[in-house]
Amino acid sequence: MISERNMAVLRAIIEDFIATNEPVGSKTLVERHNFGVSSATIRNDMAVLEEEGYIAAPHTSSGRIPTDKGYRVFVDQLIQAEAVTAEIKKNFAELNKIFAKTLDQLTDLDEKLQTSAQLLAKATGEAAVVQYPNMKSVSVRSVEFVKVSEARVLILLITDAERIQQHVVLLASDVSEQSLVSLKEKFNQVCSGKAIESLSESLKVLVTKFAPEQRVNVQILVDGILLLIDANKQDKVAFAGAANLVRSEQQFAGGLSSLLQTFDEQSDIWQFLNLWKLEAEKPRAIIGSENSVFELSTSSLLLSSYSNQGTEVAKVAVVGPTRMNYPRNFAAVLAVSKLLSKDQED
Amino acid sequence: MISERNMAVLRAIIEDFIATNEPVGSKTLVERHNFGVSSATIRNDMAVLEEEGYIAAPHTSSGRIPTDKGYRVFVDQLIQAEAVTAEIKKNFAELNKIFAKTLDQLTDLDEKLQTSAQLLAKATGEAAVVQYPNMKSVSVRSVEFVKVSEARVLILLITDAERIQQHVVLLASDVSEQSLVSLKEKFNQVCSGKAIESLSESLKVLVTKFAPEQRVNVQILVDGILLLIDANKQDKVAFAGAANLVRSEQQFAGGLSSLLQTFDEQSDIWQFLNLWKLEAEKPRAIIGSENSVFELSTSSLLLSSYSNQGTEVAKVAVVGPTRMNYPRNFAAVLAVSKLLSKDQED
DNA sequence: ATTGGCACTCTAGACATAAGAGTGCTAAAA
DNA sequence: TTTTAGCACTCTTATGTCTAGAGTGCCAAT
Repeated sequence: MISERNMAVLRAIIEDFIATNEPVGSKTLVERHNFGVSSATIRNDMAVLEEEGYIAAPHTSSGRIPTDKGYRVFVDQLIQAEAVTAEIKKNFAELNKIFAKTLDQLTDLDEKLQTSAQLLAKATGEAAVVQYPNMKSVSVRSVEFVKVSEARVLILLITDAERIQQHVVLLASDVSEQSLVSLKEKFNQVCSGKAIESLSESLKVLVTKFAPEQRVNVQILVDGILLLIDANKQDKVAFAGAANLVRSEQQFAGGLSSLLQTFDEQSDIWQFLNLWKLEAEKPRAIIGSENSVFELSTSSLLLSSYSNQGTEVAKVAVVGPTRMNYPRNFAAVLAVSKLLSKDQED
Repeated sequence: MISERNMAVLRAIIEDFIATNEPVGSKTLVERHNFGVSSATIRNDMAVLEEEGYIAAPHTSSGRIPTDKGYRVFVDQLIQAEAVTAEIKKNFAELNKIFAKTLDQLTDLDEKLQTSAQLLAKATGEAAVVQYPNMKSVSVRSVEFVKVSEARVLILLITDAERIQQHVVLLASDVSEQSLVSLKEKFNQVCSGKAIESLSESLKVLVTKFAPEQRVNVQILVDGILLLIDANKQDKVAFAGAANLVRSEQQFAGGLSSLLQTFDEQSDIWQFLNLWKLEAEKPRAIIGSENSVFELSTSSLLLSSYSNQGTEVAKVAVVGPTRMNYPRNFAAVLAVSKLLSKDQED
């Protein structure tokens, strides 16, 4: 029922609407694109598209705007066209180069993810979210104790993920360097190789094996390690580009403030992102009402995942109005997620 | 020239305007507060206040709104009244309790500052900024090397500030635990006690003292340390409460987006905050055009500083519309800055 | 299947009008 | 000298009316 030209018209409508943010009518459409047919014909095509639910009119006798369903086929089919894919690839290559240069210099995970989000926000002109890697299934490589000053000991938790966590505790009494080393060895007999989730049980048992006069300090160390483990379990995201959301605010009738709050307080974002399943290397778009959880009605979400040795660890996302530049943003989100992936040694 | 009642009227105008966000006229004023005089009298008072520049009329024959100068005397004099100070103290005590509970659990500096900003934003209903402590004048206590895996070494930079920084480097060749310890000792002979700024020179010299076959690895370690030092020099701030700014957006005609961008990219904020000098324990308000740097015209800034052993290290700020709740916000900014101060051991 | 033509619909802007809130001033009262 | 009532005047805001313009839908002709 849907002809070749119908689709071309749909595409033109979406492109014009993204460019102008105004309902597009049959006459302006034939003026801007040369379909080689008259406006009356286009009107017939538009009637078909409306029938099928790809476009809608805000009111009788006005131009049409794309529906979520319209954007959907735009993203799924129309963007696949050769020329656009080529453009994505070109964009991707460029962004990849710029991003890699900045990210390679960063040593800290927090900084790395925050910067990634900032780069993504800047490249897309939208808001960006980068999920922290999932640490729940990570296992401990070793625990280290470093004496910082009298009675103050720095605990390091080294896992087979990228992150090395630290926490300083104040012991009840000063401890010599040597006994700290022997403590460390005893701890590592218990911790090394264990999954982070099973650790808290083992540590509780460990305390009982020490002589009573040592237990106070051992307990302090155990508590410190447990604190670090808990921090691992916390779900976090990095967010950037709030300014861009504000700039296109008219789109988001009112809901903007509560969206920003959600990001600010980190609440629910993690679960929300995990709702959506992705294939590797395949970004996915969530358009408008397809997302029923989100506060924002006329918004789209572009998701991609990054991985570590081939297993997905977390997601990268772009948030913006449904009328965003999909080709460009797909390229950007893909570039960032690839750079965050650790599939080969670096 | 300015009578007692003049001031009472000014105060009433400001309070009403903060509450309603609408120009307040003589008639509504006498209705809401009982001055015991008629609206005509109030009109005379208002004429005086306008003469002196404390209030202004958006257009002929409309109510009056406070000017920046008006807010200034409100903050400087009118808030000093006993009753209000008591309210500040009460608020302060409450907030202090809630904040302390949350902040004490946090081990990581980043998390601590970010959470502080979030708490402050929530308590005030405005946006909040927390400056990172100034690390420039800090000196090194010691450097530690921890073997993470084959040829991978974790460098720890322990300073006499709170922060312990880490960076992992990949050595050119594997190194035994023992030789790592001896390396560490040699590094510490050079680094220990040195100011962070003078370190890069000393480290360069250090490299030349090693046997040529060791130099490759030593250089890698030195580079790692230099990276950490550079990270220290970077000026950062934690920011929270963007949603609150958006909520009161009408106030900030348009400039909001560029303000958010400034915070997002961290640019210039540091220098901006350092423009203002503060006395310890004395929060200060920067009202409207008193701040010529800021993008936001009708905004106020509440500043307080936090300290470490009595020397000021950085600032805490609240950003909001000039018509904010000053008493409440002063209490909150003071509570957070006191909690961040490390004047006694904890 | 496409097109020109035409009646019809809806929005956005221009303009006029009226109500309401508020001021400033003056002359009288306290 | 300070306060007050009264009144004319000003400006905003809401409302209603009107028109031009853009766009649609449909029909008959190609």
